[in-house]
Amino acid sequence: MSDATDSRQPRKLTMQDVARAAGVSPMTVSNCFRYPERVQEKTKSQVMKVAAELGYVPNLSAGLLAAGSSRVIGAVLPSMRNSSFYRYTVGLREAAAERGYAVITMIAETPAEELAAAQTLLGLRVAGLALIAGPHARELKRLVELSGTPVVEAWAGEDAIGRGVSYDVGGASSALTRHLIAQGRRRIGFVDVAGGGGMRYSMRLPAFRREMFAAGLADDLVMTVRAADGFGAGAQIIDDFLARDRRIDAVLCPTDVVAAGAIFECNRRGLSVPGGIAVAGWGDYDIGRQITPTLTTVAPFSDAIGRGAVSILLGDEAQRRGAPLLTAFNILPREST
Amino acid sequence: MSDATDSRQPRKLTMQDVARAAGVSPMTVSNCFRYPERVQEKTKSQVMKVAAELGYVPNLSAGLLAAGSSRVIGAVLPSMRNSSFYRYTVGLREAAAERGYAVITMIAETPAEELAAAQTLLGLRVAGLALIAGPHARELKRLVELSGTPVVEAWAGEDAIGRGVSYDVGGASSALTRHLIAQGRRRIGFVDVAGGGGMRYSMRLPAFRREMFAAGLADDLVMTVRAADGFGAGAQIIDDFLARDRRIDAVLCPTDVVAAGAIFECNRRGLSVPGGIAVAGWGDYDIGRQITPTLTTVAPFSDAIGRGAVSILLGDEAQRRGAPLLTAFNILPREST
DNA sequence: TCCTAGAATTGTAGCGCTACAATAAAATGT
DNA sequence: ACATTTTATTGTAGCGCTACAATTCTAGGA
Repeated sequence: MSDATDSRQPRKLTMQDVARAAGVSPMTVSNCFRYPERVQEKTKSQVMKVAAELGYVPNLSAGLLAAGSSRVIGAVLPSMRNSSFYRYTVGLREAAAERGYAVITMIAETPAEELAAAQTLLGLRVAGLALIAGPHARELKRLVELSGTPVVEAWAGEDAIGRGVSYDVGGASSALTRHLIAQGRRRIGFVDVAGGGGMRYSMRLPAFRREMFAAGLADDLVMTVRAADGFGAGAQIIDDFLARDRRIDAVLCPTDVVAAGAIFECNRRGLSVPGGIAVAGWGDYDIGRQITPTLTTVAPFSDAIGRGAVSILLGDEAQRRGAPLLTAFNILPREST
Repeated sequence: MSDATDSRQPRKLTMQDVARAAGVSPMTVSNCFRYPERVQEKTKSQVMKVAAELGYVPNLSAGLLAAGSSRVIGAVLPSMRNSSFYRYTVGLREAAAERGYAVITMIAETPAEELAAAQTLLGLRVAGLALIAGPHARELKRLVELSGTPVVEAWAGEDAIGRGVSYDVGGASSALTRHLIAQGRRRIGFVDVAGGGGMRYSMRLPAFRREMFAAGLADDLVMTVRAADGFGAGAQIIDDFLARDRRIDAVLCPTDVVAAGAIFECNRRGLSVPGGIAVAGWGDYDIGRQITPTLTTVAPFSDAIGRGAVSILLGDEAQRRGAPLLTAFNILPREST
């Protein structure tokens, strides 16, 4: 409690102070900030000048309490360990800013942290909540739905909390698998991710299997990693695949980071990429363009996912229901395959 | 305005509702959440059970308005393009959570965006504001100081907004330069960063120069990059340094990402690292441990910087003044030098 | 059984802003 | 010049919670 006391502002500046200094009523100050078109230009200039001189910052909490609405969107991210969600957040921020909203972000690396983050953001009465597909605490869905706050789950499909926004993950997996087959690859390893990241990962393996089956190829070379955000997993799966089948000629990785790790491991083993084994990544991270060989990858339009999320959150009620909003993706063939 | 209307909660649940359902007064509900030790166990269990069943989430905005204090710290990050600030945010979150606070983050890639983010966070009346050293909008310092909100600037020194939290950047630069010299390097290139990132970068070059002077070596091989978060800069500086002096035998880079980019470029040119040219990075990113050769780097204790920031923000008034809080760093010699 | 002290619960006013309504001032029409 | 309409400004009550105060309840002692 004493901690809370210490954060009390030493000098509280309110609309009353600005009003007194500008010779108008507090309501006029409020209207200058909230409904500027209702105030005469001369009056408004005077008020805003005084406000700036005093360093007045409107209290958003009081504003949202009185107005019953907020201009802030809350986003929960599972990781910022690498650039997985960089473009997504760019899309969120730009789309929100275009509508006069701000985005506040909380990082949550476990389902329990995600639940706590959601509670904080709901407590701040954000205008909308943007989640990312992944394992959720059991109570999250209920909590969010009972709150009545608009919610989207990016990278999620039909089973999303709120509405899903994603791209055709299965379609991308199919296309990438077909690309490897078209390159002449016949013993293709698939790297799955344990614990689920929701549709980010779960739709990929079935699609891979369908394409392998359709091409009359075996689909048995599947390895699972615990997390998809570290280079180390890439090194490990090269070890594991080669122990399983020395004839393996391609690996399809869950992210560009894992793929880069796999390529580094191949380099360390003197294994030629793509001559001896092709490596494909996912996500079109920066690193994929810089390593040698440059990395073949799936490029989701992550910024479009972010924009789509905002348009759902701030759109009308009907937009918050229905089938997942799907955005585009590209297969980017590069040197590694 | 119609946008704001649509974000109105369809069903508002307040302490009144919980109180009615639990057969107590709203003040008792408030005390259960705020001062649980003031409520009898039997009463508290009943109230919390009802609250959970109803899906009640306390309105933090109303709470902070009434209490005059917040349990939320605001952090502004300049980038999440790579893992620069990952460990820093871990330190922030952990230290805040230990004291019952949450951290909300805003990403701001330009000084104007940083100013807007600071305004939003001040408007939310966060308990404290954690900035990161870099070019700031001119009005930022005044705005933050007038607000009376506790503020720290991580990676900043004596000229910090609020108090600085950092490590001895000059000391690290000296130590890394001495390491290269001790390895027998004599033509050492230094990569500076344009536009400043505050003390994150500005203390490095003078320290480099002092060490080179003290060793009787030339300090003329200095290149400047616009940003330190992309691999491409690393490739470019290898080009540029070799055009300047083919005898160059080491490069000291501003981040591990730039250093990795430089190593990739040396690989592409068939230039041996460290046989032909040593490469040192900065920041101990994941990638430094994965590439071949593994990367020599400076490891700041970024999580300690985050923890230090929180202890200042939530500490007493005296802790918010004074010399920058300095944390440790390590030089991590690896294969690249 | 009555009194006192401490614990538990509840009451009151207000935090800073704003939706909606009321009033005042300015502009337009006869 | 006066009446009416439109524009600009201001007044009121309340958003959901809580600091502080007041009241009620419970337990222990005389």
